[in-house]
Amino acid sequence: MPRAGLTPDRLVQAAADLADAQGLGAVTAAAVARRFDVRTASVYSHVGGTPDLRRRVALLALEESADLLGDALAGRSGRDALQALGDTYRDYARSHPGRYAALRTPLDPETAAASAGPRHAALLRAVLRGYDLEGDHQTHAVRLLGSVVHGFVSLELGGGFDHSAPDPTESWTAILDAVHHTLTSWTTTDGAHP
Amino acid sequence: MPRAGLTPDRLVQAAADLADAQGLGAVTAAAVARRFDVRTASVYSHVGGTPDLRRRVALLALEESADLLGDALAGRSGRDALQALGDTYRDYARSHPGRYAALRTPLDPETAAASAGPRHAALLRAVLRGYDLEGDHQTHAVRLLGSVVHGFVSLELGGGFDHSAPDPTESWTAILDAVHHTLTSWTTTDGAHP
DNA sequence: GGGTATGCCTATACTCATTAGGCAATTACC
DNA sequence: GGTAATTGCCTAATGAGTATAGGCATACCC
Repeated sequence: MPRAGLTPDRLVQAAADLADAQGLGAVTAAAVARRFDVRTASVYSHVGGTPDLRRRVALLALEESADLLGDALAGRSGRDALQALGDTYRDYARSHPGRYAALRTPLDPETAAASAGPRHAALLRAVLRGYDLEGDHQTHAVRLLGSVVHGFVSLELGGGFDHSAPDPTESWTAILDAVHHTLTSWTTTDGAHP
Repeated sequence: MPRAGLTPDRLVQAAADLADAQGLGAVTAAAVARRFDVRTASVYSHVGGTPDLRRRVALLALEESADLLGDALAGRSGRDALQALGDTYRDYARSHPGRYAALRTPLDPETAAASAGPRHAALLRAVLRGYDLEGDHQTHAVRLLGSVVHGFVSLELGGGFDHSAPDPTESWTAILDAVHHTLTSWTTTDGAHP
């Protein structure tokens, strides 16, 4: 019997594909083993088990999406950068739902610090650099932007916008417009809107 | 041996508490059986099994939170109602993380229609009635509000705002201010912000 | 071509999910 | 209050997943 050629990378790749196809919950040592037509125990020679597999999918997704984000944001600023950021996350979620879900996997502090997570944060802040925000407003803005993007994408992915008109993309544009407007006028109105 | 006095309601209650304490993933037929010091098989006389248990926790959480929302919104409008809506979801998530997570459980159409889900939607729309939104803007606003609230709460719950100042509550207030401002000026600026 | 490292296997021991069927505690009825 | 019917929780049994230990053979290196 020829060898299957398992490696951690190939296993994680397969796990990520499985997550996209069947959900993150379907990522198990047993399921990945089946994909390679191999006994479950064999998987344990290369990765630590089911939780480790999911953790690795999360790290892969963080890297992949940070790369996409970096490309998308290169040379853009303002409303343009905002749209690129949002669309990148949204498109990633729609084409890779399992990977996107994996982005919310809790990681221990050292792993998180060594991951592409900080790159996401930095890119988010870079988009906001195009707006003139001072002090705490910058943090509020990061959190607003993160909330809107993650909230919309995750509700859309969960089917929350099905069965209602108009097309979610229309709302998406309108919402990004609104966020852009907020970011533009935030400093001037100084947080206290009448 | 005296009987344990299992009922679907008591099982679901225990499952919900377990979800809050250990996460939705810890809700299993076996774990709930342990809570009542009963064999796993006994649980199956009252509920359908693990997926059914989680589905029921979702329905319980929808009812509970819709009740809280209804109470909180009674007699309020505008910025005030907005704050009440957001705080109710946020407080519910923080005091009942497992139940909050269960809110995102996918339900089949009939179950969803018979659940308190539509009540949530109606209450959201009621809050927006205080703002003067026309046509599609109303739907965009529902989606914006849902995205911001769910996004913020879920990022905060996932620890996304740990290890960074200032206090999330400050950002929360600033964000609700921003949303209020957006909703107030949306119709007048008609979606096309310069 | 022989020696060695290592890859995937079998074997084993858990836990959980789920169904079938049995005994006993409760309830209902007379 | 005694008996019958019900229903609640049990034991038993099967199958899947997780995980570890140790064995045999394949692939690689000289």
